[in-house]
Amino acid sequence: MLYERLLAAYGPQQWWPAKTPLEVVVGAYLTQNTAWTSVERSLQNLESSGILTVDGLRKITEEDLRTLIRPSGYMIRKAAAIKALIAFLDCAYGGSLQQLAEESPGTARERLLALPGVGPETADAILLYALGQPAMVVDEYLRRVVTRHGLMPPESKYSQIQALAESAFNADLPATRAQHYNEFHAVIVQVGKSHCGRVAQCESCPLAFDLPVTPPRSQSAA
DNA sequence: CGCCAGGCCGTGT
DNA sequence: ACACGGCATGGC
Repeated sequence: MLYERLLAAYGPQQWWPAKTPLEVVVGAYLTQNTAWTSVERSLQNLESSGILTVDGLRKITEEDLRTLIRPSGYMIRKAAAIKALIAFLDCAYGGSLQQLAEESPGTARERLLALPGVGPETADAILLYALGQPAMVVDEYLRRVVTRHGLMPPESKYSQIQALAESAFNADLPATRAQHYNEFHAVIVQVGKSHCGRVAQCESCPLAFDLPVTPPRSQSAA
């Protein structure tokens, strides 16, 4: 299957470029419809100002937060959303992402989705990459891979594509699923970014994503 | 200069 | 329920 080939070809990425779970979460907010290079700038601003902590984000004014995240766009919405998250953590989890991670995956997802600025992809990215829970992340890249190969109709919804992607890992032990979801999404993003340089240009490329750039080896455990 | 980026939300049908 | 436009900024 395509999934196994991609995983075998690109290998483990041990992905999401961040040092701390909180940095993952902030990056997940900032990267919404935004180029990652722009997100890096905002994260750098936050780090330089010592704001990349729960306490830092708690104490900074929303206005100042907007200025720091300006490079990644939507600064008014995103600053408000990040502030709302911190307030939520303070209110329900003692300001600790770790305590949120102790909730069952379903409960944590439901709580995250109730927050402003958190939709299904952001929620699943937080669950998977910050909280270590097995949530399949469906982004624009995966949607295009799936629909372009005719695996699902173009009008498929998030949950449909997510179910299909998860089904590729049904044979996994539950304890290993988070790790495989992690690598799978990482690979999808790598392919999406590297193939044809820009994703949009792949629309006219029938072979887009058909073949791994690196020759596939033997089937992986996934 | 115009299009795009690892979405989400409010509004109108 | 679902399509559709707006949101902000920087890169190419």
